[in-house]
Formats: sequence, C-alpha cells, structure tokens
Amino acid sequence: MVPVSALQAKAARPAPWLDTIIKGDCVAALENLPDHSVDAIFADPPYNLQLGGVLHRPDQSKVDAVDDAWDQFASFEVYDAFTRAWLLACKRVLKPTGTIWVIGSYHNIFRVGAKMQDLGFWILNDIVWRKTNPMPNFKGRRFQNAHETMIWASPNSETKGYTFNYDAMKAANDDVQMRSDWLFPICSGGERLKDEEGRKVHPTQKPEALLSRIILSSTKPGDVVLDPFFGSGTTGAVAKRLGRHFVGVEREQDYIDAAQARIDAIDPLAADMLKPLPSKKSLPRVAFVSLIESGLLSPGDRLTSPKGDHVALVRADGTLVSGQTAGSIHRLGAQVQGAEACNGWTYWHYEEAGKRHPIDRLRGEIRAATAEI
Amino acid sequence: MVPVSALQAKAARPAPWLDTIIKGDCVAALENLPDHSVDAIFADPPYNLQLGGVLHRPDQSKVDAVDDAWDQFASFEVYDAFTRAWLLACKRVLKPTGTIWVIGSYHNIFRVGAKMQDLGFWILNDIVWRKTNPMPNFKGRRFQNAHETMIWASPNSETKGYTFNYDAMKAANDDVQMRSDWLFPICSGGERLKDEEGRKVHPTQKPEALLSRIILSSTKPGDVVLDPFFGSGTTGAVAKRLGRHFVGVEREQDYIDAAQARIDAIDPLAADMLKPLPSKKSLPRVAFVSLIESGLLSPGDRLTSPKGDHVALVRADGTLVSGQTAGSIHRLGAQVQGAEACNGWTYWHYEEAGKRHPIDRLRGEIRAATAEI
DNA sequence: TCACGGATTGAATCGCGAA
DNA sequence: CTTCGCGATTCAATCCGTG
Repeated sequence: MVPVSALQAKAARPAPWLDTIIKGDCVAALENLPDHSVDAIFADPPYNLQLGGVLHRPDQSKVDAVDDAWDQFASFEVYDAFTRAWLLACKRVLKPTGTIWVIGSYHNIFRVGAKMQDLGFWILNDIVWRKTNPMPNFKGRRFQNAHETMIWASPNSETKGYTFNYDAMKAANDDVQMRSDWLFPICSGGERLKDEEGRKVHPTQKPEALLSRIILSSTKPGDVVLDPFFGSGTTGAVAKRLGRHFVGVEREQDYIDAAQARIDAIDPLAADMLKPLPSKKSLPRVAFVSLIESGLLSPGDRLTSPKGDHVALVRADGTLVSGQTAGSIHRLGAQVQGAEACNGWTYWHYEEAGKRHPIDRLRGEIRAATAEI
Repeated sequence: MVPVSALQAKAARPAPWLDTIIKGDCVAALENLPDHSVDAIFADPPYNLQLGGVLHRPDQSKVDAVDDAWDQFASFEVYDAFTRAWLLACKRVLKPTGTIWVIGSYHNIFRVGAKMQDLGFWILNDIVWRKTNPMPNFKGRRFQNAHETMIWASPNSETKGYTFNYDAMKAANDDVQMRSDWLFPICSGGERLKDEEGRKVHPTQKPEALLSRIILSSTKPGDVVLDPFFGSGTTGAVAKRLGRHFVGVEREQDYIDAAQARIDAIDPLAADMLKPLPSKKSLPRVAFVSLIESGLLSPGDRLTSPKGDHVALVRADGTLVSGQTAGSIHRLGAQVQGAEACNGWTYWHYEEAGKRHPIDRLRGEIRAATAEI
C-alpha cells in the first residue's frame, strides 16, 4: 500500500508532461496522458489537400503549396481511419467537462465533422475564420477561398459543465453576443516564424489572435490545453501568455525546436490581467430576505411588475403576496405572468422618486457593500 | 423504328417536367427525369435538428422551433442513407458539366459533405452565408449561430466545363474576386410567404438574394435548375426571374400550392438585362499577326518585357525573335523568363510617347473596333 | 403623413447545483 | 438517480398602434 504522504507528494507534483512538447505520433504519444486529464484541445490536423500540378500566379511566380509528406493520404478511407484514431485518443484524455476545437478546410472538415458526430462528440458551434487577406484564386475558376472552418464540440451529448466565458466574449464584442464568424488576418509579418534563410518554418502556422480567442472563450486560467498537432507551437505560445498550461504532440524535430524556442521567449501576462470577467452566476448569492433585514425594503412595501400591471406586497419572511397567492419572488413572478419560470430580481420593481427600479438594484447595493476588491 | 420526323418533334418539344413542380418523394420523383438533363441543382435538405425541450426567450416567449415531421430522423444512419439516396438521384440527372449546391447547418452539413465526397462529387468551394440578423443564443451558452454553410461541387473530379461566371461575380464585387463568405439578411418582411392568418408558410424559406447569387454565378440564361427540396419555391421564383428554367420536387401539397402561386406572379427580367458579362476568355480571339496586318505594329518594331530587361523584334509572320530564338509571343515570353508559360499579351510591351504599354492594349483597340453592342 | 415606441420573430442540437 | 429551487438569458428587422 502506498503511504499517504507519497500520495500527497504525487498529487502535489505537476504531471511531467505539463508544458512540454511530446515528440512522436499523436495517438501513441497521447498514451502518456491519463484519462480525463486536459481541459481543452485545439487540433489542426493535416487537411489532406489534393492538389494537382504546380500552380503559378499570373506573374509566373510559383505558389508555395502545402505538399509536405505529412499531408499525403492514399485515400479517403485512410484519412478517415487516421481521423478516427486521433479523435478517439483525444476523447479519452479530454475531461467530460472539456471541449475540443478542430480546424480544417473544405478538403477535410466535412469528413472530420462527420467522424466526430459518429464518435459521440456533440457539436456546440461551427465557427468560420474569415481571412482578411486570403490568397486569391489565380485561375478565376472558383470563388476566392477566403475562410476556414472550426468545429467546437463537447466530448458527449451531456454537455453540462463546459467552460464558455460568455460575458467576456460579449464584452469583447461591443456588448453584443460574439457571433460564429470571426475576422482575422492570416499569420504573417513578425509573427510568422522564419528560419535563417528567411523561409517559413511551418506552411500552415495559425495566427495567435485566433488561438487567443479560442482559449479566452473556452478555458480558465490554469487550465490545460492540448494540441495534438503542435506544429510551430501557436497553441503553446498563446496558452503560456494567457496563463494556461499546454501539452503539445509533434512528430518533426524541426517544428519542435522552433516551437520550444518560441515558447521559451514568451512572458506570461500578469495574473490580474487574466482575471476572468465574473459571470453573474458566480457573484455571491444574496437572499431576498436580506434586503428586508438590512432595511432596504420593509414588510408591507409595494412591488410591481415592470409595467406596473401586477402588484405584490413584501412580507417579513422574504416572501411576496399578491391577492390569494404568496411565494418567493421568482415563483410569484412566474405565477402572475402565467409563465413557468421568472427571475424575480429583474421582474419585481420598487418605486423611488416616482421612478420604478428592479429590486436587482438593491441586491447590487448589498453586494457592493460586501464586495472583495 | 421511330421516324426521323417524330424524333425531331420530340427534340423540339420541351420536356414536360420543365418549369413544373413534381409532387412526391425526391428520389422517386427524379426517376421522371432523364440522365444528365439539368445544368444545376440547389438542394436544401432537412437539417436533422435534434432539439431538446421548448426554448424560451428571456422575455418568457416561446421560440417557434423547426419540429416538423420532415425534419425527424431516427438516427445518423437513417439520415446518412437518406442523404446518399437523394445525392445519387441528383448525380444521375446532373450533366457532367453541371454543378450542385447544398445548404446546411452544423447539424447536417458535415455528414452531407462527407457523403458527397464518398460519392465522387468534387468540392469546388464551401460558401458561408453570414446572416445579418441571426437569432440570438438566448441562454448565453454558446456563440451566436450566425451563419449557414453551402457546398458547391462538380459531380466528379473531372471538373472541366462547368459554368462559373467569374467576371460577372468580380464586377459585382467592386472588381475584386467574389469571396467564399457572403452576407445576406434572413428572409423576412414582404418576401416571406404568409398564409391568411399571417403565419409563415414554410419554416425555413431561403432569401431570394442568396439564390440569385448562386444562379447568377453558376448558370447561364436558359439553363435548367433543379431543386429537389422545393419548399416555398425560392429557387423556382429566382430561376424564372433570371431567365432560367426550373424543376422542383416537393412532397407537401401546401408548399406546392404556395410555391406555384408565387412563381406564377413572377415576371422574368428582359433578356438584355440578363446578358452575361462576357468573360475575358469568351471575347473574340485576336491573333497577334492581325496587329501587324492592321498596321498597329510593324515588322521590325521593338517589344520589351515589363521592366525593359528583355527585348524582342516583331517579324512579319507574327512571331517574335530575340537573340538566337524565335517563337510566338507566349513561347518567347516564357523562354526569356525561364518560365513554363507566359501570357505574351500582358508580358510584351511597346513604347509610345516614352511610356511602355502592354500589347494587350493594341488587342483591345482591335476588339473595340469590331465589337458588338 | 411621419415619428416613435412597443411587440414580434427568425433552421436552436441553449443551466446548474443542492438535496 | 430524480426533483426542485434559484435565477440567468436576446439582436436585428419588421410590423403595428399611437400621437
């Protein structure tokens, strides 16, 4: 039997694979990770591009296409088997409350998405990355391919408990909900990793802005983000900067070297720059009765619906009464509307200086008086 | 043996299904159409939404969800079999030079796209319909689902000969290539079909603007457009207005009645409003030698590369000579650059008033002098 | 007739934790 | 395991009634 002290030491010691790049094939390498050990996954698998010959621009320059060995598959069947294998490995290491992001183009994303559904992943959104500066269609035979597609999914249809920083996304988007179409430039300029001869290190390096939104939307500080196709390490770089842990898997030593150097140069942001915008649910709970106890409301006070067409009286025990029926602020609000549910805090209003205000405002006063900094 | 005159009469008589709505299941109904008989297909199949209970808005009103019987499938397997069947039927009736459009959401589009690839369709683009006014995410648990996806494909990987009105799309897009992300409002207002009680006739009526861009981009006037899930008939209405023929297949009589009345009320646009923008390739061909024949160039004239670093002389037979080598404007242009191919019309320049101009300008003068209106 | 405000609505896989 | 209480949650556009 293992002594308790040893167990405690083990629990306290961080996993050896945390914040490292594991060299090897993604399915084999993931066997080093326990079940349900990562909070989020970003996967940028080979797109299985099926290119014909060499493509030239109108000025005769050659398009530097993705023709690397790792993007070559003999058939759809082979690609599907590959997809199934890495998705299963990812599903095993992903926490039930975690989520996975997969990016692809029309060459592969339909096969990947269908396989994800077959394996029980539950799609939460498909997100379109609209490129500000996509490559033109040189032959003029199709529309300019100006976007890529990401699938955001839960590992099963019991989607309870996954992280979505709704309020942060909304605040970042001028206080309206973040949409499923995102606009970003492709990775270029100083952000693009180059070797000594100025050649790009990786043909499909993803922009940090894209990973930043992904990580900020669906993980919390301290979470572990896995990237099974680590490449040039954008996921690791952004995770480190944003105070998240990363694990990368990559087969090619050149990519590993470049990614490691890149990540080593990253300074994480200060913790107070990463403090998540508190969701309303995470605010301390205030019982309605404490408004009475603190004197903000008194028994017998008159509350109304937003338009004043329903009236209720405050009782000393923190219930409301309206006509023959009494109940909590929520139940009575639902009842007078004939609705199944109601947020009593925003439904019931009190009057002050001739104006109606929701009692949520009084709750805010209590919270402010007891707030931590 | 059928007399020749009967064959001719048959050829002259339009097919009985042209510009009609065929009632019935799409696979069975398409058996009425011969092989390779339609130029384009727009398919808006059931999305297979898998909704939980009722969804309420923050104001407690109920969301009118798509819960029609035609969108119910027992499993992914059943949906896949359904998809395979109608795609095969479509593939048979589609001309080899025709193309197919399929629209869907993340619920079904990945399965549909994978099945299309399995059946040998060759994807030309995936197109994102970005909605200006999508429904919000009421619970704040996901990103606002603000787009749908369309797949544009050729029936096989020999994609030669399909219609893509590149220049018209480019001209319509402020003279830059049309991208793969399109912005349109959802169908509402006066365009949305309503019954006598003001209820929407069809839960998922598509906007005419969307079909208009599809038809204008990938068909020619007089082409036949098939819609195997005709619904409220947007495809037929837009096809008729744009001078294309349509065929619809629809199971529900209510939808057929509404669609037929809608189409009957459409006035086709005048033919000269539909004249396609001539693509550059379809402009009358001009032989280089005709520039000499018409006196715009003379034998012995000096042509240069765009930067003046290569020089060639015009010969009377319409070839160029540079140093030891001679050849067409295209071959010699490629040769002096060490390139495989070259557009000699834009590569070779003549000098006028101290400025260099491509000889394409002289070609333009010849075309203008012989142009039709 | 126009301006303004309130009501309605659209392909939606839409909560969480304590008891 | 289920049940139940708490209470969080919407954007753009059209339509309609009122002044």
